[in-house]
Amino acid sequence: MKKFYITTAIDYVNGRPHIGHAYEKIIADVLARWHRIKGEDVFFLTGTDDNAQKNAEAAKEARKPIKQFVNDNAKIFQELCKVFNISNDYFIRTTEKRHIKFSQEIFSKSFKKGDIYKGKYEGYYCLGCEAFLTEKDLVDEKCPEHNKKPEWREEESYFFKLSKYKDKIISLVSSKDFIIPKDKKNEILARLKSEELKDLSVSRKNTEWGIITPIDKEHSIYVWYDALGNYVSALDYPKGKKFKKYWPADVHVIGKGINWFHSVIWPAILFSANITQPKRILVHGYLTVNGSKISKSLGNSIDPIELATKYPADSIRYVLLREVSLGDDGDFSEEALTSRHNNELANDLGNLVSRVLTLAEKNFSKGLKKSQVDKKLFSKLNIKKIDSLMENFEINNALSEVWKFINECNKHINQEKPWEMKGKELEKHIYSLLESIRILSILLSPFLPETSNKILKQLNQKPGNLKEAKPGLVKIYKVKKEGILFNKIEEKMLKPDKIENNLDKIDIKEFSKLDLRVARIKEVGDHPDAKKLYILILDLGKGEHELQVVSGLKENYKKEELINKRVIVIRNLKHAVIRGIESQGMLLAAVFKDKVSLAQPDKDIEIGAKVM
RNA sequence: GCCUCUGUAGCUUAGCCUGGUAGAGCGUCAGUUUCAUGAGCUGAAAGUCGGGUGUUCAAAUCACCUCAGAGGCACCA
Repeated sequence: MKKFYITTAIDYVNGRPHIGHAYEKIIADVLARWHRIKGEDVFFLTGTDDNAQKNAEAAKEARKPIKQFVNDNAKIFQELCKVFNISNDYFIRTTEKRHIKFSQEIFSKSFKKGDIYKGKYEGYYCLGCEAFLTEKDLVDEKCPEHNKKPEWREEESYFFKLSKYKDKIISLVSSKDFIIPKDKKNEILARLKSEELKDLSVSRKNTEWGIITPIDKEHSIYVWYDALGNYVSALDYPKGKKFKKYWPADVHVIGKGINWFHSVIWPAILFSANITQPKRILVHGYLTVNGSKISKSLGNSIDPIELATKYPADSIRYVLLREVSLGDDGDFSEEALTSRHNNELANDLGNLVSRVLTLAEKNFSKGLKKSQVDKKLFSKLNIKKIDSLMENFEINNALSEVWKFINECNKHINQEKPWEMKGKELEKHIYSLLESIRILSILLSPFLPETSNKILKQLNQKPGNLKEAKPGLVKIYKVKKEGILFNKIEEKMLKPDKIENNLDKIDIKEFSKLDLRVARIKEVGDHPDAKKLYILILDLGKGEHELQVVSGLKENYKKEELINKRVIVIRNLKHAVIRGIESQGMLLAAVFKDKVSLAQPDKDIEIGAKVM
């Protein structure tokens, strides 16, 4: 049996996961599941990097014991896997004994070989950061974060002779399909060829967290040197059954930021330790949220676990896989999610299943025996093409190919009008349609596992593999329609309140009653029942509730002009209902005839700041 | 600073390597259907292919310049 070993990067546990973590796991999961339905023996690994110094720092900040902090956070990452139906076969943590043992083993192996030697690390050391800075980090010779001049420090360190393996690495990276996509390969190759490979510092002195080097108790192994090894230690190198069966890895799925580590440093470590090289490094891009980078300071990082309480996991999986082309950066927005969920999942797929099941139930309540197969319909399904797209990691295109067939099915029903048919013709058409839904459930199972199961249950069929994705296999269908696959996501409609109009002249006391705040426009949506109105969701800063405001800006501002704009809002305005939608505040704007111009703070200032 | 990538209809994007009338999805508009989830189907409008110069009989596609955005530059998983 063909084996398939796939991994994700292991995550730092210095905080909660963001949507990017979910994205990487979903990609790997789809590939793993695809290879499973192809009948391969799959091992899918993900996990956490517990030993990173960053974790220790974050624990300090949270004032928790490091070990507890790391354990708690690792649990959240495991929960993330559960929530998104990630089918990993194992979840490794680098604090596991066998991993620690492995890290130390390859460290001493390389040391004995002479690939690791003791040396001195010199550089600018910032006391505030407790870290070495490169000259590029410095602004006016100062650490930009602490505004202090760093001191020149020398520290004992162990170094790894990366340069020794330069030629081998170049030839590995040059080999076809080692790094996918191509441009990421070229990037690495260009750097390898143009730059000198410096030896790498692979240890840190006197740290309280991390794996102690086997040759010097004062030093601990630097994070990535230990972390990369998880791909091997999880298989019980060197004698474990799993290692013998699954190594080398077929695919390491990673984000573009850590390509150098996986394409250059990891191979060097393996060369030094005499371990076979992995077959492929699959580099994915980064996700942005509503068009901007994920960052804590922007406050736009989405908690995927929370997100999954709001939307079905399958819908989130779908939009990430369908929207983003692997290797490129992609954008995630709830707007895109809603649109894809409603159009493609609910309308195209959900409705197809629903209409076919109704036809089958109405006409064949006692069951439908195997009948002729409609060749014309199945000529529109190209499974080979879908498979080859998956093999090329073009997940979005594979999904689009599946959807082509879904659309063909809908078209087919409209053209053939089975509800007007009788007898054998009717049997043939309904049987063929049920078969196409069954085949779809197989093809979709890697992408939408929950949905796939729901379809199968209604068809009264068991999960199948790719070989079974051909028509004419089921001898009798006894279907049972059970509710809807995807409920539409509707815009929030809130309950009415009283509208109030006020005032003439006011004094300062009255004015000071106004609670004016700087807010950030977080989301912009169309009012379902008004041409000139937007529904805005305003972010009022940390710890504050968001406000929904209906505002007549449509003729003056495009959505993208508004998103992320800082505006001034009256926060304590009585809530009003504007054409059926509650408005919980009001934006300040200058108005002249048709012209509208939003009032804004003139300089950069915190969201939530009071305006007076 | 050096390097890489991206810029195509209102939005998301295919095509660029291997030059030859710009394809698609969403949205919009119109028509049509009732088996089905305010679903389906058919069709239409909509693009100076960031800007400029050049190569060529011919450029979204090749070269050079320029503008805008994103990313990498080694201890950042």
